[in-house]
Amino acid sequence: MQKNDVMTEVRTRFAPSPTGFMHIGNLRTALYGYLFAKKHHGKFILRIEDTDRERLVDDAVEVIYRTLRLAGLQHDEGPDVGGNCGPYVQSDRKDIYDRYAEELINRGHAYYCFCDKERLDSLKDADGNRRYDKHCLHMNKQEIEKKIAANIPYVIRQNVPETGVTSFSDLVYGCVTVENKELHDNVLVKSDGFPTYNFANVVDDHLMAITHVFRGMEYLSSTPNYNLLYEAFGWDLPLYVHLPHIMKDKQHKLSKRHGDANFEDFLQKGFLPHAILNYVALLGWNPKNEVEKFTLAELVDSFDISGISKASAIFDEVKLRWLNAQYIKELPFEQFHSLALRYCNDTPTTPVDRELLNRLLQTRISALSDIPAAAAFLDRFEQYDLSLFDCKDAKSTAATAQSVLPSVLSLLENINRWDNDAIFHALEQIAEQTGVKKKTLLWIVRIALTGHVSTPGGASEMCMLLGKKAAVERLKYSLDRLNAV
RNA sequence: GGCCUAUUCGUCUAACGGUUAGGACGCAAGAUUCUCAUUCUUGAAAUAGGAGUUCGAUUCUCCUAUGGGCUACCA
Repeated sequence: MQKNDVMTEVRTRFAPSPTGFMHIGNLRTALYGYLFAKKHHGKFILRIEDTDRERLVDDAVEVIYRTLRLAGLQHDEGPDVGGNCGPYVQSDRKDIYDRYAEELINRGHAYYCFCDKERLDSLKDADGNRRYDKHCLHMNKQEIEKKIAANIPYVIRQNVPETGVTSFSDLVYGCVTVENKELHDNVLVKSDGFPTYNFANVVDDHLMAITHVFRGMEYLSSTPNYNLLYEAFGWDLPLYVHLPHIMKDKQHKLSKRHGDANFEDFLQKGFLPHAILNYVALLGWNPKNEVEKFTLAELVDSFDISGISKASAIFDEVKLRWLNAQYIKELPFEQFHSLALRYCNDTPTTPVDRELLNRLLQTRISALSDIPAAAAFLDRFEQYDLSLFDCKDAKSTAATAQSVLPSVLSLLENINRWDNDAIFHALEQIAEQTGVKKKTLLWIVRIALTGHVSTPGGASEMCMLLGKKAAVERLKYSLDRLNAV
């Protein structure tokens, strides 16, 4: 019996393990849970799943809080904000799991298992796989007590029925049916006394009244095990929303190790938090229209489980860059300016009008990390390749550059107002006088000024950025080089 | 190996039995522009393969292939 979502308040949860960075896939899981809860005026809960004591990483919980905060996904209940279903950290709930494990044992749905590693290994088949043989299931009470008293390590295992089938309906994948004989007697409580995910998620989701379980599809095939547990307790099943994976390429999931799969790395690369969130929202979900840019509120409004796709999606940083560029362009200049300054205050090292530079940059970069390269010409100019003057599109050659640059030089040296319009018009005049096309002349001046094909602005703007002295020096240098050939 | 699951342009996806298979990123070509960039227009580009069901299959069923997941005292 699955819960009826119209009867109860929607409650979703994000339940990460504090094992390090916040993976982009985790972020999406959190996002979908958040969107769904908010869309239905329900609650979004944060629960920390720290039952694997060996994988704990210092500060990982802080990373989770920080990520959620930056992404704007505020949880309504959680370790830091409280709530009626606490504690929200699994390691603080040990006595709760103990109690429910005992109940399960009393009902015959779980049992003590004292098998050691050697015996477990001996159960492996040729392929190295193993299915526990319920060896300890029928141990009598005295024997169990004796072993416990003798301090023999034990685990508590789920007692899965050997016949029948378990099926459930997933809101994304539809009906899933598994034969019980395929299921394993999973460990519910480890020998260190902590529960496994297999047990804790069931107990907690029930106790925290979670109505919709959003999680990665890696849990799809173990969900029957969990359902058997709900059934054993006599609890209603939550509704399941298993999510397809986000991949690095066709073969590999986005890997934690690669260094490009976590939220903070993307921030480091100069992506805006909301751009990342917006992009990730669209990976595996479509809003049923052709809108691609959403505020968080708009996402809440548009979100619907029916738009979630079943197939995994490959993360495409190129498209993320495009979206990020859209968001960067929309930023009020002051905000972009301070972001850009904060992002790289040491590049360029050449003194330059940072405000002007950033104004030019804002419409031309797609991530903050593009700034150093885009501004590199300010610091490094010498020895650029003279073939840059040859451009078919601009109808420019090194020879035309050589012939036209002297007049540009003398004009700029003697110009009385050093401002963009004045410079631009002066350059236009030269084009007229020399009979060189405007586009050609501007190309030549820009190259002679920067030594780069791609610059954060046109010829006159580069003059403004460099200032009269540097501009004239650079033109002289370029002309000398052309003459030397 | 067993079980679960997926498969539309290079990528993200739309079309939930009838469309010239649509959009977006990227790519290419052209146009506009105050030069770079932007912007605009156009173009190339896909239903994994094979059987069925049907008047008609991207869509439903089965098989095959391929990908992913699970098969842990990790989650």
